[in-house]
Amino acid sequence: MLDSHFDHSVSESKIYDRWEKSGAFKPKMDTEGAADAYSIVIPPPNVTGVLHMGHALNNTLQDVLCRYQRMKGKNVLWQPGTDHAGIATQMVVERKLAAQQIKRTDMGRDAFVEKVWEWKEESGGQITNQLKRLGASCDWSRERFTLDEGLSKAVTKVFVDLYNEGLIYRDKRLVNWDPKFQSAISDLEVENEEVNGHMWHFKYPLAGGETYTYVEKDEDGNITLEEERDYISIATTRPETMLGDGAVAVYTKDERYAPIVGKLCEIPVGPKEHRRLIPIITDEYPDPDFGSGAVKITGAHDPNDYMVAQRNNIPLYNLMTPTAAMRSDGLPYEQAAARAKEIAESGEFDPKEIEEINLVPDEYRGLDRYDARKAVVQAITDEGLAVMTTVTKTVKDEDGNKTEVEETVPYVENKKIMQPFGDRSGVVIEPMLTDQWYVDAAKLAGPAVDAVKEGQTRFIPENWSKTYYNWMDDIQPWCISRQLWWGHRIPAWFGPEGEIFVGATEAEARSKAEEQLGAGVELKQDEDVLDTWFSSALWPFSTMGWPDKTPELDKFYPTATLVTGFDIIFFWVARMMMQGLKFMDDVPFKDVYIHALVLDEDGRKMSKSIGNVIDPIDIIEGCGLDTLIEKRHRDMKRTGDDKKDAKAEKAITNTTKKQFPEGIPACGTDALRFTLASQAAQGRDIRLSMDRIVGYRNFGTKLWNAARFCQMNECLLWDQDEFDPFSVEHTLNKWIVSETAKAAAEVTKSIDAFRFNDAASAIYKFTWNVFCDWYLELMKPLLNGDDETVKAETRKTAAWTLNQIIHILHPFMPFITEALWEDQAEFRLDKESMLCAQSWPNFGDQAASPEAEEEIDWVIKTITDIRSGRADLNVPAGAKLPVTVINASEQTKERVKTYKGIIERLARLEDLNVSKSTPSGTVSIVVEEATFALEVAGVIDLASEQERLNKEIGKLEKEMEVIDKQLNNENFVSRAPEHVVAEKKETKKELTLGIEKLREAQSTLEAIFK
RNA sequence: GCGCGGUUAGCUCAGUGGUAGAGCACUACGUUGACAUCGUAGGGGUCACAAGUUCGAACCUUGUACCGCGCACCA
Repeated sequence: MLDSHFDHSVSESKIYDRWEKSGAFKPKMDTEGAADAYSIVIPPPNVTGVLHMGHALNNTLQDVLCRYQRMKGKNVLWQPGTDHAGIATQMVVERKLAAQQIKRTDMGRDAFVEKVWEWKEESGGQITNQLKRLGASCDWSRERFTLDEGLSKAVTKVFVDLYNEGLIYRDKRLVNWDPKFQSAISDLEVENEEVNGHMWHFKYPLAGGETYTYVEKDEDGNITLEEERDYISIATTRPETMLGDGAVAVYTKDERYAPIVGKLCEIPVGPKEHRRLIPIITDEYPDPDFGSGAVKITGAHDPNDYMVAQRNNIPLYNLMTPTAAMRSDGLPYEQAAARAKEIAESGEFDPKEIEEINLVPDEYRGLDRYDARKAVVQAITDEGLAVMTTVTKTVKDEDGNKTEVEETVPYVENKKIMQPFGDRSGVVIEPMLTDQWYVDAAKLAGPAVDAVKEGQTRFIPENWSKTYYNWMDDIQPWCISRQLWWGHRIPAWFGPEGEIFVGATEAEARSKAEEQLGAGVELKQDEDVLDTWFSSALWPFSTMGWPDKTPELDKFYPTATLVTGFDIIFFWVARMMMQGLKFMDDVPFKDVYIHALVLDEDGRKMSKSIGNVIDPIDIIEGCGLDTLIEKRHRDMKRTGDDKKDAKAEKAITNTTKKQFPEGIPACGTDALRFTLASQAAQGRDIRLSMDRIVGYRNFGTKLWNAARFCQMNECLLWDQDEFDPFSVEHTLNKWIVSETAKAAAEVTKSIDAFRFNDAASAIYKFTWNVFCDWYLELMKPLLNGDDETVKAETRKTAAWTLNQIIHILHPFMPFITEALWEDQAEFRLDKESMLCAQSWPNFGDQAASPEAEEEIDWVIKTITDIRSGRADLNVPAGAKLPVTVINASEQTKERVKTYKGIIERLARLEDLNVSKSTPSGTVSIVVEEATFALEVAGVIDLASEQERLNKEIGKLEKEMEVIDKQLNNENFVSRAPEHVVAEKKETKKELTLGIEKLREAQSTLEAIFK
């Protein structure tokens, strides 16, 4: 006998173990010509990762697909694993070492990498265990890690091959430099954020004290300002970069500055006697309507300036160190500035030499970039070269009297500016000129775009392909080198003069080098490692053993479906497409299902700093309010400022209390999964609602109790039984078989179309609103009756239906359904069999029974209408009313006879009989052509019965009005499709009949009370 | 600025041209031997707004407003 509830806390892990032990999640590799393959590679979570709601959704959907396909008989591979997450992992381990006062640089590369591996073995991959708790049916025996030997071999081969083809190259360009990690990062790892900034305005004096007439005109050409100037006005948000200016640029056709183009001006910083002179040039880039229309060009520290500098052969002076402090190497400022002056005057220079020149004045050397900014602003202002403005200030004297004074202050605009941040480090990214490795992504993108255009790979929902195209069409070279220690070391070696030799091994590189440079040449391997995404891009085939030819690749590549979030389209999907097509000559997946973001109930992103993160495990296990608050405080990002942190903690406490006044109730994995699936409507984000999760937990309990009821009533199906659901006799049983087939078809159709929400809702409705609410209720009178044949058939049918339900529900709620399957083990020949390995229900048309559906629909409608009438009349729920059916057709008479017991029981009636005349003292419930006359005990409340009848009539009349309007419309009748018009006419007939019956009832009622 | 999405019941959301739906919440009644994590019945919506297409629009078109989210931006 089943308990009254499913205890997920006890059962889930046991069930998971059985699944895994049975090998049910392993694809079959041996049998020749085995079933069709279906494969999914997991989007590898970071090895540092901890399960969050996004993972929960992502993996629930993958698991639904995999379990479903497995049940459909496909040979399923769900390939799991993690990636090595270069920056994140290195950060975690560095932080750990820092706690012991150890620095990475002190211990050296090899020792550090060893430490990271140690950490990985101990604490890495926590997330894989959490995925198991989610029920993920991955083949864990095939788990891979991007730094595994085989996958590393793939990475090396891809690098070498692309290099040899010229698709990977080394280049000095402006990169996004993360000063915290002291590494380059790719464009995608930079988040641009709007912050409060300032814009300063400075005067760059013309060389030799020259002057010119500065003229401003309005739209009509009238002069609005005319003055003699000995300077050009420049605006900047980053004054510290002035030190590296190579030019001032104005718009090509800007008349205001035409007189001084080609002349030199002075950068107003640094020792006066060594002021640097830079040329005033023209370029298309400056916007004459913005600011003064003149832009300083710092090619080595700004992407736009970089392009201007490239076009105009302006030197790129680097000012900063890898930590974004001002450089302190090289010659003293005096000499550096002197050389820069020569360059400015001659316009001739050697880029190599430029690298060496440090133009940071001695007093700023070694300063952090922000300290340098302050110092520069101060110095310029002190010298009177800041553009000034007048402000009115209110000052108080000693007695508190206020007076207004005018003051001249530097003109500094408060301004929202876009600033780049490292997505991992959170620090401001510094554009820096460095040597890095690049993939020529544009060349690889072509085939990847075509594959989507031609439909070899399909995005679901389709509109994401637009996002994919947008990015691909404007793709930039992909910077793949990282100045880290944790990752795939770049297989490139440098000769004494920086010659580059790329090879799969050092020996290979060496032989190339020696061919060119002679035996015994000294080689040094590149210190850098590759971007983690470089290895992830190979995931769909590297996990299957590529570059070797393996049976896995044969069977499972290309994979069937990739399930992922839209935020990863660029990072991963696009790059897998490029590499897959390049190296496997085929797309990596046929379908890309892009799912939504999981937000909190108020539609906000879950964020540790807001403190609204919900841990999937907490939903599964439950979590008390205090623990939850504690956890959220712990995860909060701390500023180090105690006051601020305390305030943030309090905010989090309040949010949490509001969200979960009583903590999170334990709901189990199935409820969480079902919620996520049922909310996974295409093209819409998921606001996670606790109420819904609880609702789906209740759904599990409902199913559990239905099973319990079946068990109590000996609704059992033995393997040996030769039960054929399609030849049942009783209409009720025919009906439920027909409904079951419909539900199964609906769920199948929906999963195939990636409409997870529709699939979930179909099985939910069938289980609860059809099977539990009606079939089980309608069958009770049959089980209490004395027709043994009917009883036996009904028991088998109930057991069969329940069995179908757990099959269909299994992909969504794997644990509770498996538990119910297990409970039936004694009736099976194979006691060890598991639901996850059973076949997916597919009945075709043989189960359909329209007659049974019509008949049972009538029964349901009859019961519902009578119940409704009783409630309107406030008939006590327990009271059993005698009832007479009048005006019944032959068919209705027959049905009344057949379902007498059922209707009596469910509508709380007695003595259901058919008559020609209305007995006195009754109220009338109209069901189609017939009227059910209920004998209400005692005196009928005339008023309430009149009210009820009026309400009923009103309802029908309102509908009638709408239909009449349509049917009286010539256009409708002549233009609408025939079947629609016919339907309306039919409805009108029914409505007319209904109203007629109700009016009859009214007059009968009045007659009684006369 | 460009692109994508959203706006439907108190809340969370379904709904691809033919009488507006679900769950939760709410109201009333109810322990009838599967289930109170339940049952029965009920109340509640000008489908953001405007115009258009259509016999007919929540749905198609155009525009407006507001809210998200990407991408690119101006020194």
